[in-house]
Amino acid sequence: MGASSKPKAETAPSSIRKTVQGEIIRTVFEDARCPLSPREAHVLALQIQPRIGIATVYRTINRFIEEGFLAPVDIPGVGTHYEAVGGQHHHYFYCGGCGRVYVIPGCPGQISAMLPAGFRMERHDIVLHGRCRDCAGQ
Amino acid sequence: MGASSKPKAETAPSSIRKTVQGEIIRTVFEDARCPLSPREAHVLALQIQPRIGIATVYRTINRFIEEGFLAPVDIPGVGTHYEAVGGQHHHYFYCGGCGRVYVIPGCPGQISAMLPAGFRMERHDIVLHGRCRDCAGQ
DNA sequence: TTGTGTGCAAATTGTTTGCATCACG
DNA sequence: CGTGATGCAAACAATTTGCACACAA
Repeated sequence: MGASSKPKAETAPSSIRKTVQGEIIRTVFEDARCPLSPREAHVLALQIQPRIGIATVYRTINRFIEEGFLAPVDIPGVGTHYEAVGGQHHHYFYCGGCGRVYVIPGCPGQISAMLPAGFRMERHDIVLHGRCRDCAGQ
Repeated sequence: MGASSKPKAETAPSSIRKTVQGEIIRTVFEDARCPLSPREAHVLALQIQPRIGIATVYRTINRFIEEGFLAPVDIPGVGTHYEAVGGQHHHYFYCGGCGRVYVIPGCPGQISAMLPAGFRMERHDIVLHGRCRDCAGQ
């Protein structure tokens, strides 16, 4: 939220440092093929460096978001996930069978046609729910 | 999740009773023009009956969902909201200015065209973000 | 050396649950 | 009356924050 209205002083750092933990977490998201939850990212980071705390993961994720490296992905019913920004425009498919989140490239047109008069759209999220190829059979 | 694998015994009630609190909460959602968060529903219910606890609101909402009266609406970045089922197919618009959730009737076609081969879609959610008519000017 | 980032634990916030009690049917 | 529903508080889970210390620059 805004940083200028809170009396909290919010001492914004004047420079960002490169740290071992930060780079590990960055790598975890870069290597991930799908959006990760903070917990998943933490587990993966722990496999590389067994001392990273969950608080560091959260703080680093938030820093990465401000930095523009990560973007939040909210899947209804599941906690917030995060993914590295960079690919082309895409959406998500959540499999109710295995719980995995798939990235779906592309986008249906006509989205802005839904917009009521006078409204301004800055962004849109589409999440499909169902069964992925592996889970569809059952 | 499945109800048969847990050793919890989950004593499912064999009948559902009509109570004062339940009817108040039902009315709150019926009268609402937009999806409500549990907290919002609680505040509205308290205006009618000042003794309703937040736990009752949650329990009642979950009962209504199983009953098919309510459906969850997840708006990225905001907590889960709930709305009365019944209208025609629609989606949502979240205003970053005033925080209100608007219902948008209609739906862009071509959604299923995004689906990868072998995947089965059971449902889709679309959330638009931006500024509503009231907030667009600023 | 300076000040940012980390670890750990406590604090918050949102949601669920245990238990004694209430009240619908 | 018997069982489902309620209130309150404690329990949980997810995320943030305070503080002392470690370590980039």
